[in-house]
Amino acid sequence: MQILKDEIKNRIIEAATEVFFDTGFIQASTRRIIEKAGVSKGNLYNYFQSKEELFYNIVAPVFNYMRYVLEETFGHGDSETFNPSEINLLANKLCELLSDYRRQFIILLSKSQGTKYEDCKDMLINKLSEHFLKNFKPESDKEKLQILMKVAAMNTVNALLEIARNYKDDQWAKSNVELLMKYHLSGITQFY
Amino acid sequence: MQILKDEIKNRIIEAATEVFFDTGFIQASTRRIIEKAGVSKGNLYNYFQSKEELFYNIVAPVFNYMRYVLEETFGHGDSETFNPSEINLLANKLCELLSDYRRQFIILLSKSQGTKYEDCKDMLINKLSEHFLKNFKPESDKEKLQILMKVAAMNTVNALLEIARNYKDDQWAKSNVELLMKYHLSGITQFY
Amino acid sequence: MQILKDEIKNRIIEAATEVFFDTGFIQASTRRIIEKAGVSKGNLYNYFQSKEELFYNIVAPVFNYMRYVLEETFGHGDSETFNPSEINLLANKLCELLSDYRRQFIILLSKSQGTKYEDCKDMLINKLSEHFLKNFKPESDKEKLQILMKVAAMNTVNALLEIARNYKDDQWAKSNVELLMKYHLSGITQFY
Amino acid sequence: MQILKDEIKNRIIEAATEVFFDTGFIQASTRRIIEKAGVSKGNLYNYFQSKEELFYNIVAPVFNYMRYVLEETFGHGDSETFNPSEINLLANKLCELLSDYRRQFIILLSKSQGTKYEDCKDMLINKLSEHFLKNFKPESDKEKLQILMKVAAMNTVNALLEIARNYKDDQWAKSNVELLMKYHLSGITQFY
DNA sequence: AATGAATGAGGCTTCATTCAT
DNA sequence: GATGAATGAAGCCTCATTCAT
Repeated sequence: MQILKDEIKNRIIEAATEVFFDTGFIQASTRRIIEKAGVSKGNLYNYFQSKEELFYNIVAPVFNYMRYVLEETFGHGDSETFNPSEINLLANKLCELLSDYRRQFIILLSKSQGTKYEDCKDMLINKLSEHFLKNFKPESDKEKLQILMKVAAMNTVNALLEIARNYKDDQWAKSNVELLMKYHLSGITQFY
Repeated sequence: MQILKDEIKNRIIEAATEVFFDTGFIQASTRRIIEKAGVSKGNLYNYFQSKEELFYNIVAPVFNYMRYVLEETFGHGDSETFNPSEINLLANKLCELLSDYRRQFIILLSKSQGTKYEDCKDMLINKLSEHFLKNFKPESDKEKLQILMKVAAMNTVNALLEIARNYKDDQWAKSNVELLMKYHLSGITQFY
Repeated sequence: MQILKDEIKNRIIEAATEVFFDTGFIQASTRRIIEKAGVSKGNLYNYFQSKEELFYNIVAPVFNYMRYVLEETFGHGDSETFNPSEINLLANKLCELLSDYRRQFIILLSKSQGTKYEDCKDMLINKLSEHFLKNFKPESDKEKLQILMKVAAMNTVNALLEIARNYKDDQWAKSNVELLMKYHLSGITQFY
Repeated sequence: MQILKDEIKNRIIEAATEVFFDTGFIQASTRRIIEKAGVSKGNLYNYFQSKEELFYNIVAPVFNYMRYVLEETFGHGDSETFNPSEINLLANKLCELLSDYRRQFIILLSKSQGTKYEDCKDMLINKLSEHFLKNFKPESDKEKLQILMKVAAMNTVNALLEIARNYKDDQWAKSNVELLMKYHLSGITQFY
């Protein structure tokens, strides 16, 4: 029975992941989810309290891992100069994440409207952006660079999303992230 | 009176633009639109067959203009070498578009889920991406560069979106697009 | 159209009053209400925001009138001795109310579980009870009389409810309220 | 084991009594009952066919005892004159009942909406009321007194309920019932 | 053309009860 | 006897669209 329960739970999660991935949280209907999962309407609620809680079950692990990685990488505000390898490290860690949770990552960052995570992508971009700015020397004209850094941060995040969308295997992802970083850094560093 | 009054039609379009811009197509409710437009529920449907058709009225001009510009710029597959100024030109044209249609542009590219344009952003990115690739010499390892070019295309599009979102005036937009191009090109050209 | 609208609204209110009266708020189903009213599901919500708001529309006038009457009658805490005619006055006012709103009165006091008025009957009883107590001389053993006064208050309220339930005409109600008061007072005054 | 374990049955009954007492029949959820009883959902239905039957198990003994007491006291229609002590006797018997079954009594009379006992309180009041009337001499104006007697009956029942709700110990209950009777009788006898 | 009342499919969720293990 | 997963009817409510006036 325990096994059965897990099997159903996984079936629901898998079905919901597909539906959330296809349509985003708001448009995802519980009907489609239960049909895909082969589960009755009522039974869904034996496993998850609500559509929203089901969503969080799918997406929270990725969110928490991401937050942890960000704090590990950027948390200590003591890096005096911009450290390119830092971002590379970050990217690699996220890259690992993708091998298991690419759809969840995509859902979290681009299909979570209507949930408490709906600003997650913006937050991520802002954090990255702020971090980029911190590394400029004081005499730099931060005013002017603000939007550029935001664009750079967006690019990074969107590139990661794109890599997630096209994910083939770990090797593939890694080499693409490296390319991305190379591209990104040569773009950004010229402004230092 | 057979002829529908333009004034009302415009009021609806303006109201709908605001609402689509604020909430996206799916979340936009006809109620909010008619309230903003000061029009009755029934009358909305004298001017537009459906919420979707109303959406297309708002967004199609931008879409068509964009397609036209793309074809003009990239359509003739005869450019033998990659031409950076080409992208610049494209960007400038889009930049002009922004001064009149920034909201519509944003809606088209990022608020059209649930409509036939929901893949528009991806299409745009793909077209740009293909074009970037075409300009590499045959001996280049296109395989490897494919995703990179996709990322480059995404960056361009997203940067334009970000500029649109923060649009202040023509001058401001232009200078930012230039910064963007500079950033973008130094990143991309290193792979040629 | 205005007339039509009012007619439907009244039909809904009448149907809902019946259903609330029969089953109480919680058990009242919107389905039964719309069937009784001959109205479509959606249309109900063109007239009332929710089942709860519909309930309040039916019951609030009675509640407000009752509160007003109570304050008028008991509000000024200056009556030094127990004044029987006071209650008589109150009863008469409520009696007037019954001629128009007997069902609403019954619903408010005994069918409002699940709404913000669910403690209304208790509040009424407590207010009455406190008022009874205030009129005893200080040397009286209030401790012992507390529950008795509560019972007396309950009796009064329940008697009114019973009169409401059996309401035939104004004359009938009035004479019964008088009987009630007579009965009530000879019971209560022996403790002074 | 064919014989159901009394211990479990009792646990269910005790839990259900609490829940019915707190929320009334309709609002009582089987989930809360089984949680309180520490019993599985399915097993509940090995002991009771339905939520309703469970309710009857709890409430029927009190109901039957009450009916028995009523018949004993009022059943033989031969008492020619109104006998105040009769009611006192009845009250005392009910008072005894309270020491063991106050919750069940309260549930039966005021939490049974949605069950076949939902009119029990009214029935009780009517029986009492009829009995009061029988004791008036024929020349009395029964017409006029009918509702008054009903009110008197209601008062009695509601007072008993209130005493049940505030029950502290047998002594307390007894003295309150006496007070109640005193109050009640001085009210009612004036009409003879 | 204009109005806004009317519709009904579909949304999410609850809950008593059944049933396979 | 015991378990708790499974069921499905019913609950309240939203919303784009239609239609009578």
